[in-house]
Amino acid sequence: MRQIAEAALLLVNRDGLDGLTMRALADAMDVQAPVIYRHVADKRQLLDEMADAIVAAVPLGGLDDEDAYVNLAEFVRRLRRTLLRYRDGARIVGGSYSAKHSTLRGAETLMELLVKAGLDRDRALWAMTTLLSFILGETLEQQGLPDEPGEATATITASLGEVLASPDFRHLDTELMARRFFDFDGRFEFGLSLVLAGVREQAAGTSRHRCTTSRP
Amino acid sequence: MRQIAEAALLLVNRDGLDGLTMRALADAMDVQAPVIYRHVADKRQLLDEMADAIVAAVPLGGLDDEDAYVNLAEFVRRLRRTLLRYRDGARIVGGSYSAKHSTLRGAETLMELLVKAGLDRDRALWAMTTLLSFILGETLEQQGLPDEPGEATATITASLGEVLASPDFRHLDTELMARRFFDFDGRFEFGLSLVLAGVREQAAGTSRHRCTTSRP
DNA sequence: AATGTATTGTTAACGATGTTAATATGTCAA
DNA sequence: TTGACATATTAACATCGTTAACAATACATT
Repeated sequence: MRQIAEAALLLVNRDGLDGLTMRALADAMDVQAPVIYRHVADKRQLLDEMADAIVAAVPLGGLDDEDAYVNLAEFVRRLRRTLLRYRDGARIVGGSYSAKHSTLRGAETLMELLVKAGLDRDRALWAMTTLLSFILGETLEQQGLPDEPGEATATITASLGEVLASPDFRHLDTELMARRFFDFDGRFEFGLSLVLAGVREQAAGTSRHRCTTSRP
Repeated sequence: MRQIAEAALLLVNRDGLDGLTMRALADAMDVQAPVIYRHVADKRQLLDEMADAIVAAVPLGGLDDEDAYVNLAEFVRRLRRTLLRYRDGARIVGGSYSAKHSTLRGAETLMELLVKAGLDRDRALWAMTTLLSFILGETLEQQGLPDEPGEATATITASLGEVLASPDFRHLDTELMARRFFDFDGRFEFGLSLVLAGVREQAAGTSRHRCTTSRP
């Protein structure tokens, strides 16, 4: 079972998620397609297993800095880097709604770091989903681009130019897009700093946002 | 073209995105399947058009409160509410990488609100992608659940219980999940407040995060 | 060692999907 | 009336996930 998921991840790394076909996977394993169904119920379950295998590859060691926010930021970066290491990793993980062991262990780690950062468990859970949505969304967009990074900027910026030429667009232009939109590392670090600032504020208890269901 | 996209959205609202088939769509339009290809190149293009039609449904009026952050939060909520109004709206919009007119107009509005909130254009662009990733991720997860809300909590919480029973999980348990995880409105408002706190900090210039490519 | 059982494999096929080719039907200007 | 063009239909192709029917192989038990 896990071997099949590993073989599938290898195949996806070569041909992309759209190239992951039960027949192609069987080919890569030197076997006929129906054999796979001896070990896996259907493709959904295979994808769920692949998603959990990816999350299982997130390193958990270290994270013992004295500053809780350093550990938190570091773990969030590890999540992103792991997703990026697998081709279409974000699509695979994001498309899976199963709650398997590795996934929950990752969530538990994130919760622990958020609690150490000063949040109660209720707030920590919501902050966790915020961070996960952010990581997934950013990685999804990055991995959705064509493989050649130069080609992406060129093609997209060109098609953007026609629309953005209109005077209706006073805050967007192709120069800004080309310079900033495709700097995914910069985007991520900035967005992470935004969310962490919010977490800090919540931990300090100075937030304007009253947590509705918190006990009186 | 736009009529086909509208018919497709209607069909998706009834049968879900997985039920959107060229044949089913043709059926709903009282026509044979190949006719669709007279007006649309392929299914990808159809989905792109649907995505833009959804974004075009986001209301732009109002947003003239004296507090820039009130307008900003309001627009972000409108984005979410519009995605939620369409079945599988987040999957449709998130799966489209075309930059058509309505999408860019929405981005322009978001940029404008962020600039009014005190960010320069470089930071505004990155804050925009952060907000969009957040909105998309949260909505994606909400809409990925089974239709009956009660059924979702029951089934998922049950399967979660087996894993979370392990003493390894000290910060996650089924009670917390059932009470908080499925409160999507609460999750969204909380996450939004986190990001907006970060935006405020950036606008005030007191952030610890130095914007790497900002001019010296 | 012989035998029965469970596991692992193969081939063939089904139904559904996106898409195209070949062809018909209608509409309307010259 | 006739031609031309847009629009519709039917038939079919390739590919996909998946199942049925059946063959081979490994292995524990007598």
